[in-house]
Amino acid sequence: VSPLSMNLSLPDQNISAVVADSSQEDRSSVSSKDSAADVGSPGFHPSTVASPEAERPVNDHLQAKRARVENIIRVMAGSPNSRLHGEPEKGEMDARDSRECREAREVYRENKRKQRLPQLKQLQSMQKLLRQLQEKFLQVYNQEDSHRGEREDRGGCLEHDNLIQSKELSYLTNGNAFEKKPARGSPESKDRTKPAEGNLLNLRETKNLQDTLKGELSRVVNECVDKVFKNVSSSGLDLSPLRSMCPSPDVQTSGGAAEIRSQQGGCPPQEPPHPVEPPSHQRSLEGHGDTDAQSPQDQTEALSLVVRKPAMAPLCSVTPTTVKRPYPMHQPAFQFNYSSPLHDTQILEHLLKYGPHTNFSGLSCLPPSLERSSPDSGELPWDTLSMRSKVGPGHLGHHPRPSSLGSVTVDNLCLPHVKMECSDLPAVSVALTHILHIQEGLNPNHLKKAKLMFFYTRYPSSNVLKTYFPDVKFNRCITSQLIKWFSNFREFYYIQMEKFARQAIVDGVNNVDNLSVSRDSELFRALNMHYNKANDFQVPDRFLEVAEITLHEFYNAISTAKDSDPSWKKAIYKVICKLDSDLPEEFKTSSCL
DNA sequence: ATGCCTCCTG
DNA sequence: CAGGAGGCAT
Repeated sequence: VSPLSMNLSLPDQNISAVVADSSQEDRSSVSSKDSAADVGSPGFHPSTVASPEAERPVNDHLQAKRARVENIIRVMAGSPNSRLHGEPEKGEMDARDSRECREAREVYRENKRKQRLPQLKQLQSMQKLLRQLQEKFLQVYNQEDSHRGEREDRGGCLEHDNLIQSKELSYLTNGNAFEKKPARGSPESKDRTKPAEGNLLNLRETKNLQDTLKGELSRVVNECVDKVFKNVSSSGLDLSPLRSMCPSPDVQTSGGAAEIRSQQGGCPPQEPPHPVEPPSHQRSLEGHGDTDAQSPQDQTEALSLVVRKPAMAPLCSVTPTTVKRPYPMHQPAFQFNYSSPLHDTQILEHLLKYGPHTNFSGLSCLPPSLERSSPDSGELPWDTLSMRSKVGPGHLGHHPRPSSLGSVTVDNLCLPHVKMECSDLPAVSVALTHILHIQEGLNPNHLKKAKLMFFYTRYPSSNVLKTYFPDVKFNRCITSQLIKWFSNFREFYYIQMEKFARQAIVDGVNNVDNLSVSRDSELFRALNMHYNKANDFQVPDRFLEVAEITLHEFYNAISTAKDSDPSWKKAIYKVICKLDSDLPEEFKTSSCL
């Protein structure tokens, strides 16, 4: 068997295990009150619109609290079932997707578009737990609410002001019709009228409120989580740094993401209609869908686990503000066992049962590292999770997004990236991000990982790929995509080799021995730029050797005029494919690459 | 018939 | 990087 024709047997993955249950359970509590929140349509004239609810007490605490909880839940736990209106459900979640994959490329494309099909059963249950967890967080938040309010009254920075304002929200009952003081400096500041004057809501205010509220709620969640973590750290839990555990967190997410184009679907980006330009600080939250929500399903999603169609995809997700911490990735990273989906549920259940003031040492499913978190982890803003708004298929990092007010949004296409940052966060974050990580399809971090793997293996078998991408649910399409990636990697690799070999000949190199590949070599720099753009990975020496051998092969072939044979490269391929190395274990268990 | 490869193209 | 074509091996 020619090593070049390794047959990657692709046993049918048990896609059928993915239950085709797209029921919208557990959404009633978060969706039933959404409709009225969307009054802000372009045609309305603010002054002419009156809210019959304007007379309701503005300090209906219970309503306010409920609304906050609901909104937080919506932000934090967007349902995987939420789908765009008009998007056909046909075939979605169907196990036959995989079976029909061979039939037509159309199906193939369809599948790619629907890589979002998650393990719904698990996700739904976990989301249920997640929602409860959010409420737990909220409780903690409320406990310290007043304290923080006093503190920030002295603060005075814009963000604090916003935060304060978020607590000054006046909920006009009926779930959605509420009024809020517009943010300082916002267009509404001038003509804003005091609630005491009995003014009725106008649409503009409602819309502004809606927008602002989204941001505020997200911030509240951030604060809430931070508080929880602070409590965790202050409760005696040993929180030693985990930094070294997580190698090479990628910072250039936009850059990295931009490398991948349309493997998630290829739908062109579209901006949701946006007739009214919101204040800039709110804009980033605007595009998340429910500005134009027509139904409960178009919720203010942030952590939605579903890849939506571009029309609903956010044009303005959060650009992560992460700290570049270049580590060689040889250090062991988080050793999550992705083959045990129940772990997520266990983590959440633990959190719900015992609250955040407990440690996780009793959780056997948690890696030991989870018992050691950074002592200052409580200070870490939720934003450091580098969560980005999920982007639609065509959005994969093409557009760097303006930083927003720390909205808790997640790019579910880059969840491994989230995990990369997770080492700095306590178990809760890890658990949550881990949950969100469960998804199908390949994301930019898989691509990055694949590129790094290329330093070891140029011709990985399908089994190797399956072994080293344990968080990927393989099917024919995914496998093909991964194989195609490596094919592309090889292509670039060999092109470079040929180019530099020919250049060497042109340059008058007359002996192969004068041709070496070191880390200073131009050739290596070109390769490293391609496979390790962030340069945060210590390329193994063996790769340099293989590269040198390859270069020599090309040099010899060209210098002996073998390149006149149309298939002259095949002999070289045959040599190179035997030079694959074993992959480090870290690749197998870690997505923290 | 199926799957993977390279090559070419966008 | 993805698609498609053509080639080759199973």
